[in-house]
Formats: sequence, C-alpha cells, structure tokens
Amino acid sequence: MKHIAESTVRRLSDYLRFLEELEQQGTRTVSSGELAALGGTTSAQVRKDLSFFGSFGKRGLGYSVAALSKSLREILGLERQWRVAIVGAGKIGGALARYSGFHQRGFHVVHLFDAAGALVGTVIDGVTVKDERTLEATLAAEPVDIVLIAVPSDAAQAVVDRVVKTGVRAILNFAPVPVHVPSTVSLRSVNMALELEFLAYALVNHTR
Amino acid sequence: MKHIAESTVRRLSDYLRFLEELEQQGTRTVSSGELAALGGTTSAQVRKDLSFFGSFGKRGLGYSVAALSKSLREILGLERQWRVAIVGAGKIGGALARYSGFHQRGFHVVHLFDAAGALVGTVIDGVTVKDERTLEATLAAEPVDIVLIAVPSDAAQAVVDRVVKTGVRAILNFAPVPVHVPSTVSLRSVNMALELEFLAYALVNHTR
DNA sequence: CTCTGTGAACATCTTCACAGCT
DNA sequence: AGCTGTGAAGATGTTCACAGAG
Repeated sequence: MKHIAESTVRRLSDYLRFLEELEQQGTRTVSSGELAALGGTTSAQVRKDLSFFGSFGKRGLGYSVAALSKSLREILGLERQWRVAIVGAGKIGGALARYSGFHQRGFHVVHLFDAAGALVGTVIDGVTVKDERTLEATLAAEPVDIVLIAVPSDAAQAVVDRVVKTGVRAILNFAPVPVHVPSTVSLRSVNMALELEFLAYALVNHTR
Repeated sequence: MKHIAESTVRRLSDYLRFLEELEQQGTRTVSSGELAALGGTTSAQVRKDLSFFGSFGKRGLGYSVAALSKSLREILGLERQWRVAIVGAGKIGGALARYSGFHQRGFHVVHLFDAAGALVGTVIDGVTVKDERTLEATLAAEPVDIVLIAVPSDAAQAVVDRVVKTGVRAILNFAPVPVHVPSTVSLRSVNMALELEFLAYALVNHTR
C-alpha cells in the first residue's frame, strides 16, 4: 500500500470517535460535510482521507455510520487487543496506568516497571510494579506490542535502547526529550512542555 | 512577521533543550550539523528554521551556544513567567499539577478547578482545588495566561467555551476529543489515545 | 438534485546546492 | 577550508472543482 500521511491517520481516529458517538445516538448515515464539521476540517479532506483506503460512501447519500466505523476500526487496527507495558511508574507513568481511556480502546497495560525500589511491589490499577532490571526477562516471557516510556529525560534513550533490543516495534515516548530508534520501530512522542512552549510562542507573537 | 510553521517552532524548542545541555557541559559553539544530529533532523533544516528569525551564526564557525539559546528563549517567549490554570483535578489534571517539568520552564500552576465536591478543598502540590463553578470569578480576580483542560470528553467543549469567554487566549486540551475555539485563541491538543491508535495503525500496516 | 470520489491546481514544508563570510 | 544563510527545486499535504453514481 502507498504511504499514508500521518495527518490522515490521525484524522481517521477523530472520524471514528464521532462515528461511535453517532452510532450510539442511532444515526444511520452521515455525509462528509457533517464529519468535517465535527472534526474541524473540510468535506473534501474527509473524502480524500477515506479515498486512500477505498470507497465507503454512496453518492447522493453519504456514509453508513455502522459500515464506516467498522472499516475505520479495521484500518486503524482496533479490532484486536493490544498489550502495553509502561516503563516508569512515577507521576506520569502512574497517571497513564490509571487512565481508563486506553483500556476502552483495547489497549491493556500488562506490565509496569520502575527503577525506584520504593515503588516496586506496589499495585497500581491492578498491576504490580516490577523492578526495571527485570524488563528484558519479563518482556521475553510475556511480550507486549507497545511500550510507553515515562522515565526521566536522562534515562529515556537508554531505556528505549533496551526496549528496542527486546524486539518491541512500537514506542510512545513521554520523556520531554527526543529519542532515537531504528527505522524498523514506530515511535511517537508526547511532550507536554513542548506544547506549552508552543502556546507561549503563540501568545508572544500574537498572530492568528 | 511572516507566518512561521508550527513544525519550525516545535523544532526550536528541541534545539533550545540541547543548547541548554551543551551550556551545562561548557560547550561554547555548535554547528547546525551537530544540532541536527541531536534533534534528528538535517543541518539544512536547522539553518532554515533559524533563518526565519535572523542570522545567529558565524560562517565557518557555527553558533555561540550561549547567544543562540538566549535568542531562542526570547523567540519562544520563555524569558517571562507564565501563569497557568488547570481545569479538572482527576487523574490527568492531578498528574499535570504535580509534573515538575512545567515549573522548570517558567509555567506556574496558580489555579486548579474541579467539579467533584470531594476534591474541592484538597491541596495538590501546594495549590488548593477550587470549585469549578468559581472559574469565571477566580480568573477575573487572578487571571492566567494559559488554561489546561483535563475534564472528561463530554464536558470539554463547555469548559472551553467558558474559559474562552473569560478572555483567556491560549488553551491546551487533554480531553480526547477535538474542541473548537475562536481564531483569536491558540489551541493545542494532547491526545494520548490517539497516539496509541497511530502506533496500532503502524503495527498493522507494518511499513517503515 | 445530492453528495461521493478524484485528478489537477495550489499551498506548504523540506531538501538541495552554492554563493559568500570568517 | 569550514560552515552559514538562502533562493530554487523537489516533495508532501490540502483545496478546488467537477464528473458521475444514486
């Protein structure tokens, strides 16, 4: 398949969220224009995004809410369950472990690691915190699909390297520092401080 | 000033982080190539990004670490302190309030709001949780620059609307749903579930 | 007549390549 | 000689506009 833009995939997630809302409300069909308004884009963008994956609509009518959300779930890989490990059980890691939004979408936290002895053995949201030194052994015995990095900046790259070495192919980094992975591994980063800095920039350069 | 791409501003934040590291190490000068390697871009990208704001380097030599980081702090608006309010003191809001990374960069949490009576009056990281109903009055008496939204999805847009009405001009949304603001307000969103979905997509379509 | 699907036009962002300081 | 600064070329992403299915 041709390479799909990251922005397209992100919008598909948004569309899906709306479709699920519409589904609950009992709405049967929806037009590209309606989806666009809800997600803050344009109808042409919606149609173009979907066109990369096939033809899902009926001309003159729109899209079947049920059929389109099923297709999107397939495209996004949300029809299966995903096993997730979190490294770092401090403020951010702990909050992530407790965050229910992941579970709802089929992402299950099966391991929680921390380097601090005090946390090891405590239970967070049903998962016992393991010693970070057991990372390799644990992931070998009970593999996961995705690892979340929630360790301090100066430890981030080292942990990422160890995780990559275990064969994990998707990493979500919450440490506020860029990390590097081989091109065989998918990496996303969430950097909250960076978002605040962007807002500060926008405020100082009051444009838009 | 001409409009600067969002991606450029984000990279500037990354460059600054490295410059501060280099500064601590006592490094005096740095080339665009070195900055690029650390941040995972190319030297041409670094030079182009900086060129939007002026000429900071010396040909044949590179950039002065101290001078460039000062310039970047000015450009990004990090030379002043920013007052921040968080709406929603639950799992995410609480973690944000406790997160020290913000404070280090000059972002100070001065208000914490929650709608749940049980949390109101408790103290998180030195800040007393206020009743969400006092939001307008509190922000009128003690204004903030930036508001973080950490309320449930179905309350997000309503809270954003109320916040916008108080005159706040920058919002960072952590609710996993797109919210809309007037074009006079700067909005960023952090959607962790969406990042996981992107990784799921990448795993299913194992490309790259 | 409505609304999708899509090539083509357009806009934006990145990379190239080289002139010009130091 | 080394490294910046920057137009120009190239790549990528978005919007337009219309043909065509229902």
